[in-house]
Amino acid sequence: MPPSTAPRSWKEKQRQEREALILQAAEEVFCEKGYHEASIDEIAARVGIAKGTVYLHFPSKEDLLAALFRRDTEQVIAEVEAIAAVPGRSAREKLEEILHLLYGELFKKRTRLFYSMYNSPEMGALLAKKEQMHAHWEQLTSRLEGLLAEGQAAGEFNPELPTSVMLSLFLNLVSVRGYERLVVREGLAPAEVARYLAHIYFKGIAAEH
Amino acid sequence: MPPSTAPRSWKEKQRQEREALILQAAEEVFCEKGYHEASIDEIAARVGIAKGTVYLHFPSKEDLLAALFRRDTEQVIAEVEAIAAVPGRSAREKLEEILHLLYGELFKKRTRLFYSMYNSPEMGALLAKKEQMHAHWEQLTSRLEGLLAEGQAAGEFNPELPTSVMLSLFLNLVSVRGYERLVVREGLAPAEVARYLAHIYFKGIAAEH
Amino acid sequence: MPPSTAPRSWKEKQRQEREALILQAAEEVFCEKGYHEASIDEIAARVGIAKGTVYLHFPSKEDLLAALFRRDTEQVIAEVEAIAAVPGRSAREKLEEILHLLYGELFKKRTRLFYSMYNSPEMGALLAKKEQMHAHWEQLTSRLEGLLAEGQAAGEFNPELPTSVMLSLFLNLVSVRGYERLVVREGLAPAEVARYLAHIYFKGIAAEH
Amino acid sequence: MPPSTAPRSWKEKQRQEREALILQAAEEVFCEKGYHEASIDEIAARVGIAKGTVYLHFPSKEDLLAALFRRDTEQVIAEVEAIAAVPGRSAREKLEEILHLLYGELFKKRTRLFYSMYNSPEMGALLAKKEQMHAHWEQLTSRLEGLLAEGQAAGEFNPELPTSVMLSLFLNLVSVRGYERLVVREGLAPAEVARYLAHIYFKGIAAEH
DNA sequence: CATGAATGAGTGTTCATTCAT
DNA sequence: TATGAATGAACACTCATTCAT
Repeated sequence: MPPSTAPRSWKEKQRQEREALILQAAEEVFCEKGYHEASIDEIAARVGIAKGTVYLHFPSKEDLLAALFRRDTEQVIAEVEAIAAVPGRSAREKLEEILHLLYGELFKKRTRLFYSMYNSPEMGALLAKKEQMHAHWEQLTSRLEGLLAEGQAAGEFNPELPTSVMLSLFLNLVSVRGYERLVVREGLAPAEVARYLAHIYFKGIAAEH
Repeated sequence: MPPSTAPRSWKEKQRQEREALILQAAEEVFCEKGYHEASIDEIAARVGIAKGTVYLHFPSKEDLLAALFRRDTEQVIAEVEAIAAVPGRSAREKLEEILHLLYGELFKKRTRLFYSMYNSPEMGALLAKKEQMHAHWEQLTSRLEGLLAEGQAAGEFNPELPTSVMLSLFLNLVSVRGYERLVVREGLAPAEVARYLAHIYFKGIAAEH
Repeated sequence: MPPSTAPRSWKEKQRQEREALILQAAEEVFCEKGYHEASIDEIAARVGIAKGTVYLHFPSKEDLLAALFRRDTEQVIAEVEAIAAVPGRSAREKLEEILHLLYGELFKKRTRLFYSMYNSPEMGALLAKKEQMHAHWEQLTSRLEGLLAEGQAAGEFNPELPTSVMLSLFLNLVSVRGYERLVVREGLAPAEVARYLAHIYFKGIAAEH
Repeated sequence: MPPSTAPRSWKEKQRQEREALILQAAEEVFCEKGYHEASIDEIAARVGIAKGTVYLHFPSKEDLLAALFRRDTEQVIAEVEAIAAVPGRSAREKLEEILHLLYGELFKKRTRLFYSMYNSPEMGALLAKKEQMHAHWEQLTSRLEGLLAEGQAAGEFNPELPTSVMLSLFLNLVSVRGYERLVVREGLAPAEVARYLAHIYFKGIAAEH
């Protein structure tokens, strides 16, 4: 009997699965309509449960969004950690892979809402209120900042650039409008776009020879 | 006595001033709370007028936002055109100045809402509905794309990069979260940030020697 | 200088003409849209004057309606009186002519709104509030009741029928829906309809032989 | 245990009762104040429920009115059909009973609003929009017209009178103002009034001997 | 007098949240 | 635990009425 990770029972498992389904539906609806236009009713309907049931899992609409944010951030963090943990690769190689990750399949499923939410003024209040969200985001960004600093220390990246500026720009390489313009409208492959962006970015921050 | 450009006199002047005040207040509130959380009541209260008066100038909340978008885009377009029209400067120099413009004083006053709105999923519907908004935005982006193509043709920028990718990244150099992180939180000067970003960006897209 | 009936001057004449124009427009709009859907703005626009000007003539929307009611009732009363005053005709002949009057050209111009208003529950409050309106209406109905009583006394009409019942039915011979059904939809001539209605009504109330 | 006619149990029953209560209150308020002056708030208050609850049953104020209209028309139709279906009675006898029905107890409960609405110009738009309402009304009138034609064919009624004229007048025998004048103000018994009206009407349309 | 900009109370409607079943 | 009916606060929008010009 594995003590902590395993659910207390079958009930608990059911519960988590349902929670995942709700988050899934919520992501879809938030993505399609935005936070305010999305209604709990529609989310519940997509899962096939009653509205009240959503409230058994998430105490409010805000918390539902926060949970979504948390889930997505944690997944991204996990993947980033995995990439960062691989030994024998340069910071640039790691960051490049992370960029491909963010811009690739993941973008469709996780990062899109996430990014568009993060830029919306409507989320300002939320981010301020939910300390948790901010903390998660900081965990991710500080990990990335660590990689950038690592690259600078290793002589890969220009040491005169403030790491925070490099970080900020790295985060902005991925954007919803950019994705729409380049991938959806112009038909470029995500991987291709990511390659171009990486090319520009890493050339831009490369150490002066 | 200017016959046609001048408003029909005092009444018209009053009207335009009032309209500007409403747009000003709307910008503030939309910026602080986002479109949905902003209420016409609050906007009116900040101007010190009655709710109904807002509707004498803008037929709906949506139209108010569109007018704001229009006003801001037009101002940015005007400034961009002015910069682009100066002869004897390279595309890079022009774009660099535009970046400083976008990141400088203007950012606080005009571009902030604008950028954050543009990234919000909630605006999707609006942008689709208000053809006008889309058209204005396209006018701006195509002007920038022109400058980038010009730089490529002149051998300044890497001709192998798709112009649209360069454009997309140029637009993403400026971001609300970036501004908050670097300027508000870390205390960097906007001009300094703009200089770093320009350095990275233009080095990144520079023609291979 | 004629003392009372004549307007004090040219100004007064202008005033009355304008008032008539407003009533005219109000009648049209009330007729088309009903009291609540009609807006002072539209009425003013049809006259070609400003909204505020309407209030120089009528202190409120309610009063405007009351004035309209008064104007129409007075005109109908005048015509009814004229018909009733002609000597040498039976009560039936007089009432028949009144019916033709109400159902004919007049219906289009004056009585329509009037009738539909009178049946609307929305007018209940108004009628209660504006004593004047009630008084005018009573003047008209009592005149008609007088003719009916006269006919009964003369042996033309069945004396066993309560005069008020005869009156009530006489008033209901004319109706907006009836007009619409018979004249507008089925294409019968108003005079023809009036003739049929008169035939039925007067045969129905005729004295038993 | 009736399988299909019975509601899905207690819940459904509750629902229908609540719906009936809302319709009841709506009828009262619409009757007293007319459509526009009636507010959903007041209707809800009279039922003792929250405003939002009304919207769980009727999607809009307009639909609430339409449902009311439908309920009333259907009830009248049902009663009319029942009367018309009885064999061995003349058309006149049937129509006379229908008249008593419309003028009697039913008038207070169902037909009053109905009649006054139908004559109001404000309802024009509604009737045009809600096809359903028009259809119901037509069903009722065509049933009555059928009885009138039947009477003509049987030699009871004057065959030279257009059936539509007879129908129109039959409908106008009942009226809100007439009821108020004769029953409320003059204290006549509804049945008595109906008897008088029937006397006049059927004598008026009787076949010439 | 005429104007029409300004007002602000009033209303239909939505929807996150609660709670009795 | 799941349900979904009920709630009620919130908000966009309208329009009769007023009043400074």
